[in-house]
Amino acid sequence: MAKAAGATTATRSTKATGATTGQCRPSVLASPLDRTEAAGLAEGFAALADPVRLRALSILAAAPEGEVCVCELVGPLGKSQPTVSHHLKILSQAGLVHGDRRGKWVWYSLDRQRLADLRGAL
Amino acid sequence: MAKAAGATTATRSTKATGATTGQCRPSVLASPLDRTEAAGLAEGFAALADPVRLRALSILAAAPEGEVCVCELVGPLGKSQPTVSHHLKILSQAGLVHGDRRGKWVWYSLDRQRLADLRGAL
DNA sequence: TGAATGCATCGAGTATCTTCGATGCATAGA
DNA sequence: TCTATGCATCGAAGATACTCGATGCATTCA
Repeated sequence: MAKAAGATTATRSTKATGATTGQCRPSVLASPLDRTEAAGLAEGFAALADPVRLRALSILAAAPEGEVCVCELVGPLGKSQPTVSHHLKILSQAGLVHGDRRGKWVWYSLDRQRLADLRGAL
Repeated sequence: MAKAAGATTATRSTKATGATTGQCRPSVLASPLDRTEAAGLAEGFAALADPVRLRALSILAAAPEGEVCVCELVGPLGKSQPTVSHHLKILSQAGLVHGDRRGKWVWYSLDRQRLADLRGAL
C-alpha cells in the first residue's frame, strides 16, 4: 500500500485537519467527527429518512395539543396500523417522539429538543 | 370502515390540522407536509443517514481549502475506493457535495446551502 | 505510443428496511 | 366475567442499501 508516500499525491495538505474545535455536541461541520459520533448522528438522521415518519412528525408538530393518538395517524398516513406502530417505534427509539399511554390510547408527542439537537449537528 | 364516526374516538380534535402556515420551503414542523415534500426531504436525510457519509462531509467541512480529492478520503474513512466513490455519488445526487475534475483528480466540496436547507426543514 | 495513476461503474453477496396480515396483551364498558 | 377496542409484536415477503473485487475510462508522464 504505502498510500500518501509522497510520490504522486494531490497537492492539498489536508492532513491533520485542524482538530481544534472543542465542541461538546457532535457536529457534521466539526472536523474529523469520530466513528462513534458519526454512528449516533446517522441513527438520528436515519429516523428522518422516511416520508411516512416525516409526515408523522409534521402531524405531531401541527397538533393543537401537541399530541396525537395512534388511531388518528393511521388514516392521514395511509398505512396499516402495524406499519404506523412500527414507524412510531423507530421515532421513539431515536428519541424524536414520546408515547404516553392513557387508558386505551397511547398519545405521542414530539421531542423538540431532540429535533433541535439534530438540527444543530448540521 | 367509517373511522372517526363519533363512536369511541379519542377526545382530541386533531382533524383539519390547521393548514394555515403558508411556507414556501418544506418543513417537518409545518402542518401536514404532503407526500411529495416528504419524499424530497426523506431523500436528503437518507443521504445523511450513514456514518461514512457523515464523516466524509465533516472531512470536507474541515478542509482548509474547502475541497478534498477522493484519494485523500479513502484512508481516513477506512473504506475501499469503490465504496468511497459510491458514497460520494449518493451525496452528490442529494446535492450535498459537488465534484470538480481537475486533471487526474476529482475535488469534492461541500454545498453548504443545501445543508442549510435541510437544517431549515427541521 | 505505452505504462501508470485516479476515479467511476459493474456485478454479486449480505444485511437491513418497509410493509402487511395474524396474533397477543391491556384497558374500558356491559 | 365476557366482549370490544387500541396498540404492540411476530413472521414473512419484497425492495433497498452497504460493501468489495474486478474492470473500464480518462489523464499524466516517460
